[in-house]
Amino acid sequence: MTTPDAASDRPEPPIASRKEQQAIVARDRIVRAVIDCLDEHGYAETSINRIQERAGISRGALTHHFPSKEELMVVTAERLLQPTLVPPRKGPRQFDSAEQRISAVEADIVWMWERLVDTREGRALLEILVATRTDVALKGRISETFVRWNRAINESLAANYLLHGLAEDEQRELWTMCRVFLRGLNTQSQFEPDHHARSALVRSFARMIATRFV
Amino acid sequence: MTTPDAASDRPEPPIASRKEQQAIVARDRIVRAVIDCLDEHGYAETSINRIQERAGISRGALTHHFPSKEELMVVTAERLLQPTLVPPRKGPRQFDSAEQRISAVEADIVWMWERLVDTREGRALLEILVATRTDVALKGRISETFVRWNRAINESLAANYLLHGLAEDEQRELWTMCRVFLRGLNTQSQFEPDHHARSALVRSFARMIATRFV
DNA sequence: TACGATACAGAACGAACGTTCTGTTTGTCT
DNA sequence: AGACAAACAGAACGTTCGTTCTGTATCGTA
Repeated sequence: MTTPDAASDRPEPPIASRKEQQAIVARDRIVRAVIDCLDEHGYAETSINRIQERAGISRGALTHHFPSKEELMVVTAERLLQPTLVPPRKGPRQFDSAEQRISAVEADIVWMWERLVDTREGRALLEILVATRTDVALKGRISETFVRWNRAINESLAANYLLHGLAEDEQRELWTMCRVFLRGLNTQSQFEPDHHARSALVRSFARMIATRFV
Repeated sequence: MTTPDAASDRPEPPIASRKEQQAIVARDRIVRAVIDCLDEHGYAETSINRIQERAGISRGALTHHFPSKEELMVVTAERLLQPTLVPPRKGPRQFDSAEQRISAVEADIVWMWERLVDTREGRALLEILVATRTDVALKGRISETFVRWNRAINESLAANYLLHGLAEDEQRELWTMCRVFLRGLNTQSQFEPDHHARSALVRSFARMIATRFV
């Protein structure tokens, strides 16, 4: 908060000292525990006690690294948004045929579902997302992060495809639809417990929307 | 729970006595308060105290009508699923042209968003939905209700359109996609705070998917 | 080597949670 | 009229919550 951090002239390579490494490891264990707890028990039941037990550390260590629960959730949310989540490029992104492009988009959407949304991290993020809607303190801390992430992800997705003939804002809109759909699907398990049925729905949706990428 | 209710021969019109009416009104006020609290404060912060204050009744009255919080959530969830949520038929559902049918579906999707999902009730349902994922006790009580509702809603939506040339299971799939998308959009407000932008996204999505209804 | 900061440990805090309990009032039914 | 059950009121329960605190060990540095 008060760290200047503005490009100071001293080079200062980020070599972590033993103590710093220790802290990093501890913080990592804690955030990992938060994600697991959010996934398994939900936001309401993710208490300090549970996190502490899950991380296998003492109450004092936890409060030392994260003085408040809000801080804990903010850091966890930032961690969850970190791998900015663009499917890995496996082949050329300059496509020869429309069919190639369509099936590439299709595969990427399935990849997003399996690797990003239908995961511990995806479900944990949903918990935080829903909680943030009504928690004004949390909202004040991380809403800007969410908004910035949303902008960045659309840019990088569009840049990943090099589509001509489709306006950029239309591309952004389509990718946004994908994310909204996949996030919604994470709550569909109550209505459709069959995991395969939901996977099938992802594929159908992917096939449908992929054809819109001109 | 123990009311037989099976078509008994005695006519017995459901005339509620004064006391029964009193109870109905009270329960209604309470459930209403739960929905409001869920919308405004989220599941984690919807406490007995808050509900009681919001409903303007005593602690005793609340526990009398709903002996546990779980009971309260179950009844509220059932209430939220009650208006089985098919857009009102304004005109003929036998369409002359494809354009007519497309724009009818389009309008219905927008109607669902505005009247069912982007509402107090829609947001309250999302809160319960997310909480149910991890609350095993709650899940045991209402998951079956969710599954049954999901089946019923698809049937009634399909019946509302009388589409030939499109397999019924394909129709169900399309409508399911709509619901999943709209539910996901309820969590999009963190990423896209602009309400108009989200409305525009609904319209775009509706336009896209409506064309799939052959 | 000594000093200070950081990492950790755990007790103690008041507040809030959901539930249970004992009363009091008020309709309903014979 | 009288008995009974339902509607309501509110105190009290033990538990758990997140935070604050005092104390100890360890590491970096002057």
